[in-house]
Amino acid sequence: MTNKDNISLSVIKRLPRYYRFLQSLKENGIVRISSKELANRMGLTASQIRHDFNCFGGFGQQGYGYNVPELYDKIGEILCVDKEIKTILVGAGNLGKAVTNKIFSKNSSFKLIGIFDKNEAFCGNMIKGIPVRNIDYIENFCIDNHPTCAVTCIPSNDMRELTDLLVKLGVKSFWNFSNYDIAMAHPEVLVENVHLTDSLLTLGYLTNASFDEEAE
Amino acid sequence: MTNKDNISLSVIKRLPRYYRFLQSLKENGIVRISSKELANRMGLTASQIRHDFNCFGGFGQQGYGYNVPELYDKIGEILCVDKEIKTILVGAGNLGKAVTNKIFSKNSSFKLIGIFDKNEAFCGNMIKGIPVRNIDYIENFCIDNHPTCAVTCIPSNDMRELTDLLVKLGVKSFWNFSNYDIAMAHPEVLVENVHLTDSLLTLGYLTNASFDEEAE
DNA sequence: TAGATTGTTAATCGATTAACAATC
DNA sequence: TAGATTGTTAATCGATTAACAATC
Repeated sequence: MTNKDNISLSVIKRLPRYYRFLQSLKENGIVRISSKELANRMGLTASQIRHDFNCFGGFGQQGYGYNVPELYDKIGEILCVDKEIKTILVGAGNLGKAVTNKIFSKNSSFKLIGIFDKNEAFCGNMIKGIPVRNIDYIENFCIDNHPTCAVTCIPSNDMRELTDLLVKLGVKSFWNFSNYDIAMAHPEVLVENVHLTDSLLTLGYLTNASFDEEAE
Repeated sequence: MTNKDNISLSVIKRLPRYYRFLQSLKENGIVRISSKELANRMGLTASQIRHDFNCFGGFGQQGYGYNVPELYDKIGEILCVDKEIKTILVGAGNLGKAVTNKIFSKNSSFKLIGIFDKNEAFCGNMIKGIPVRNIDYIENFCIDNHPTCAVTCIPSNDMRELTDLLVKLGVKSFWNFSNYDIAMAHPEVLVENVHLTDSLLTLGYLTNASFDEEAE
């Protein structure tokens, strides 16, 4: 019996990686795997894997291990990969275009229904069969089409106005590539941040820290 | 007295956000801030902020708070924003181009010295004044120029061969946008991952989980 | 049955929060 | 001096790991 309430955020953050890993095992025709073997391959402990998998219902078989396709399907179900989430993209620059490919990739539950940009030069361009519209049309588009999710690939300066509008229009979740803190401004919506600036700063720290170690 | 060994990874992960936040305070002419005030603005606890800042040496003043420009500089120093890390980019598609902008942004300690792609159609193009070279030249380029860091924006399938080569050639850290697990293959190098696939899967879960809550 | 491996509880570890003495 | 706020220790909380009985 699956009980989502039992699944802590730290477990959820590991699910996508489990999912991808099981997918590749499945593609390679591997049907059975033990927590020990999976732990070796993924760089985790067997204990943690059993603990994690147990969150969403006993699934293994003592003395045998886990059935790969079954487990793969189960995690896919938890991740809701077969749902369809109506999604709009704001910002049709390089980042927006790159992100579009991800939205269209296999196992994405996101369905892109509109693309917007404030730069008139981009408007009319087609990306993956979807026209780039002027940002001025976004309000009416949302009223007509009710997107659930918005992907924001625009500068932080424009984010406040945009998110205030989109939240008012019923957008429930954001895949946010800007540094603007949507969750602080709108605690009622869901936000998954991709903070490239922070990621790069962290890497800078780590890279330099490794030099310091060498120097010692 | 700063002692990097004392700083745990969870604190380090918060440093970039502190850094950006202090930067905006500084730009707005704010000179002084208390842990309580900063906690309110950032959505953290005052206790955590004092604990964090104390990791790298007492810096506040009792009864006063923290000096913003001083603290900003201090964190910048820890993040080594003024060092120069010779960096190459592999993959000149939309993602590669988007990422280039980040590498060139203010406060980046990364200096881009070369761009490579296996797609001959891209080769010769200039991105931010740097020519895209054919991937075949990467080995000689590294032998001549000794990059410290590589940014990988290519499909996972090509990653194994590439990283084996780059590690052999002395690359010490990776900003990895593929799903390939560099750290498993090369535990001796530093890796900062940006796993867009996983981020999107997590968002799918969260978005759907919020529907389930509403339905209850 | 014997061997293997899970499910699950208890022990450990680490991170966050609370509290308050120190002190500006 | 009195008020404010840090620095720092102790308490709490949560996540990971270890252990082993259950059982395939």
